[in-house]
Amino acid sequence: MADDTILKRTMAEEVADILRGRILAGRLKAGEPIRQEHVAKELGVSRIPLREALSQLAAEGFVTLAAHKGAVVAPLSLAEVEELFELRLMLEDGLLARAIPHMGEGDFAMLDALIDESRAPDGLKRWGELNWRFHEVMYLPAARPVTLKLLRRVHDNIDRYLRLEIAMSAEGRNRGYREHQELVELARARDIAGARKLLAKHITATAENLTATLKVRAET
Amino acid sequence: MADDTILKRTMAEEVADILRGRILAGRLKAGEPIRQEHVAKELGVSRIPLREALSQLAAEGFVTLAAHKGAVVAPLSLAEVEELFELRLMLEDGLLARAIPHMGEGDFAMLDALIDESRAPDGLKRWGELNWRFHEVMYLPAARPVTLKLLRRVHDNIDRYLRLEIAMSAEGRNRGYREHQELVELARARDIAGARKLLAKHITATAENLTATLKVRAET
DNA sequence: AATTTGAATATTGTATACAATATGCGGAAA
DNA sequence: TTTCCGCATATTGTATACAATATTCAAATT
Repeated sequence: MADDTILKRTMAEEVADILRGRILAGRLKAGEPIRQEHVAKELGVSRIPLREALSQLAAEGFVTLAAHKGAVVAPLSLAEVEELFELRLMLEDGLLARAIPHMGEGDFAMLDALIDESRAPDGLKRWGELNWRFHEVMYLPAARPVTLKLLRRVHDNIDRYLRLEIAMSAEGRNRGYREHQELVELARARDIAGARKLLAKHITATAENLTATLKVRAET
Repeated sequence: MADDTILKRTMAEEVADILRGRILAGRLKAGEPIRQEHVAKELGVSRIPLREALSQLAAEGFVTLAAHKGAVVAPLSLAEVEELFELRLMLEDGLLARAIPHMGEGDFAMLDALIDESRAPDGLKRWGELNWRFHEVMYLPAARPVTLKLLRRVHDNIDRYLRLEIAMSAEGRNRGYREHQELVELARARDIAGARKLLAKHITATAENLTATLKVRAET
């Protein structure tokens, strides 16, 4: 019984996964209210597990709850997204520094493979997911599970915003891939200072690429 | 109607506050299971709002939930506490750098007052709370609400461990107060680099003070 | 004796029913 | 017309009842 993969999942968890998926995919748009009875009937469950799922999603930052007013898909302001990028930088900077000394050849190989996968034509749609997996694999050797879980939530919330509001430009994506590759090379050379500097540039560039486009849109 | 302080609170929120308080105060000890029916009857509510409160607390890291097995007060391993201290450093380093340029005389005065209050004889019992308030006031000018909320959770979880396992030594506390004071002075001088360096020393010293004592205890 | 099986019990997960609160609309008063 | 009140409706919050799962402990088998 090494891998008890068929673990007992509760309805609430199931529902939470479904709704999270819809929010991340953009099927549920920011600001949209979630009527409990309606969704419960649609999914074939009662409101009780649905409410617990909503609590979970609220904790993850995907919905906001107000007493007697219900749940709405959490709207992210531009300021909040910028703050999330700053959070990324704070967390990833620390994780990268702690991860590099513990990376092995297996890690580098996996990172290379992920970069290749990102460059594949169908990698475009899965940009958010692949980008996360790259960073996740990169920070796994740091052995900081709590921090990593936190970071995942930050990435997800950023992705949701991206998916909703804007697609990243082709140049932006290519630049991202190049920087990923350089990041791996610096890690291979155990150049912690260099890698941290590049990571900072990488994240702030992504943030600016995004927010600049958003500001232009806001003016139209 | 500027401050609608008597906002409608739900039973679930009330229960969550009560349980959180008990956990932070150490009345509910780490590893202790929480029987839903028992607690619900004691608090005079049904299990439904209690369950929602437990979800909330789980999201905050105070309890862990397992399907069909119930809730237990989350046990914190030494490794996790050390990781929380690292998280503190990652977050607070970024917040401090962003806060210092926006601090005004009012902020400095409030910080001084908090240090005095910490030194008061009755400040001993409220060490955790006062320590948090000092750091909170310090980072408020950074205007990063999401990050600050996250940081509060980290502090709370660390405090819980402290309260439960160990009281900080008198020398440790005094050193902490001195460093708080120096921190304010460096901020007054807008010496960001110096303040960051001291903050790193401050947090790692606190962590080591704690974990060293813990390791000694583990050997007995 | 040690291990296993399985029914009895305890505990959690979910559905249904009811209570409390918010929302929307129509009419009355200014 | 505009504003404000109050009732009707919709929606959320909570209690009770029931179903599903886990735990316990004693008997049976080796």
